[in-house]
Amino acid sequence: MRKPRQEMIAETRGKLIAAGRRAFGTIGYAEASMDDFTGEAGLTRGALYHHFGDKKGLLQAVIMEIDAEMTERLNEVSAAAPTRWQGFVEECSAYIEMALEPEIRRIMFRDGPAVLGDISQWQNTPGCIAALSRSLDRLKADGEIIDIDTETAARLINGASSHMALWIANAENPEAVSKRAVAGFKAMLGSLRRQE
Amino acid sequence: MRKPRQEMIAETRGKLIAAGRRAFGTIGYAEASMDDFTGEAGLTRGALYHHFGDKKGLLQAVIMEIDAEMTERLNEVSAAAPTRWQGFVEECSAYIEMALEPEIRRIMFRDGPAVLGDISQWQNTPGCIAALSRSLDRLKADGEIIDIDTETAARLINGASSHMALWIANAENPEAVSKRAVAGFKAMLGSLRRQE
DNA sequence: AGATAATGCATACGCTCCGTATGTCAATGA
DNA sequence: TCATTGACATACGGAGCGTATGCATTATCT
Repeated sequence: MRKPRQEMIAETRGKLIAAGRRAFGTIGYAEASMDDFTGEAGLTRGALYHHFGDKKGLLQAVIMEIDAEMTERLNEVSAAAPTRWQGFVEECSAYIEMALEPEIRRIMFRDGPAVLGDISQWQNTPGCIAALSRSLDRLKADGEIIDIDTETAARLINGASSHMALWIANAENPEAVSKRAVAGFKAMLGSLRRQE
Repeated sequence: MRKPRQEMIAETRGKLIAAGRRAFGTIGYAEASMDDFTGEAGLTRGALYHHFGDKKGLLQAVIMEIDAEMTERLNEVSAAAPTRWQGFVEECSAYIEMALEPEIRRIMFRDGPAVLGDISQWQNTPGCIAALSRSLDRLKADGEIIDIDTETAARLINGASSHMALWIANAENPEAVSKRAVAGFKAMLGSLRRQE
């Protein structure tokens, strides 16, 4: 073996994150036993404490990983659209849709904020909000939207969409509710547009 | 003593709810030891399990109590305003301000949803959202706002304001952030108004 | 009114889980 | 090659939760 050392370490970290992510995303943070999911990864709690300090540390690592993926996806979506405004709307819709995925909803919108406090705060603004902010900045520079503080708008959208997602996901008939939610949400977005 | 029976029972329930509310609102649900706060109330976990089934049951009771208080306050605020639109804006502002109170923020916006799932769902729409919905309904009937689904709008406002509150509460300089947040929020509200 | 059933609540027990302290083995570096 | 560091496992103690049980007081029945 050439340089197995660093590889093994990284592999262990990856296994722990993956195992924790699966457990947190399904049964939830509080119900996830560290002994259980480390054991499923062929490890023990010793490795977890060594790498992440404690259970919260692992959750934070999981969140950063998911946040990076979300940022990437949001950027792709907005880049693919023909116009900036359209890209922005698509981006917001994608944000709602992502919040409908059980893993993201559970970890990023439920357990994360509850355990670590406001996720959008404990780091210098995580990627997924920054992505929305950037899109708004570009629109503002183009004069396409009203004069509004972009970070505030991004957080408004973040809060509104996450609640829309919760609403949809917990509804008896998600499709019908989804129509209402997206329609109302787009109405709100439309109001940001400069009207002449 | 006349009819101490029912009174004593109600008093026990009240003590448990009060003790749980204080513990949940300060150190948080997860950190609150049932032995501790029942003991502070001069009771034991036995009483808690008897009345509420488990820790979640008590949290639910606490939430219902707080929700009722919030509803009452929101109704008062909107009733006191000179016009309906003004009352609505005041009501929304009051909602944000309430979400800034540590107890409400912690229990209603952080631990509650995390532990019980979407609070605005597990009952047939709790009071504080219903209050917003009613205000919107009246405005719509008066033709003051655009044609939008009122429940959706209420939930959008709920989500946005709770995130605004989180943002403000966790900021280094809450006053400055509060200005930005409220300004942006009112801009969003203003967009609901029918423009002619 | 006395006996019995039921209820409100406390006590006792076992279990799971977490955090830390300790141990062990492999890899690195002089 | 030997000492040291780091990665990870094992071992132990404690806390918290849920349930089963016990006890006292009140309600119900005849």
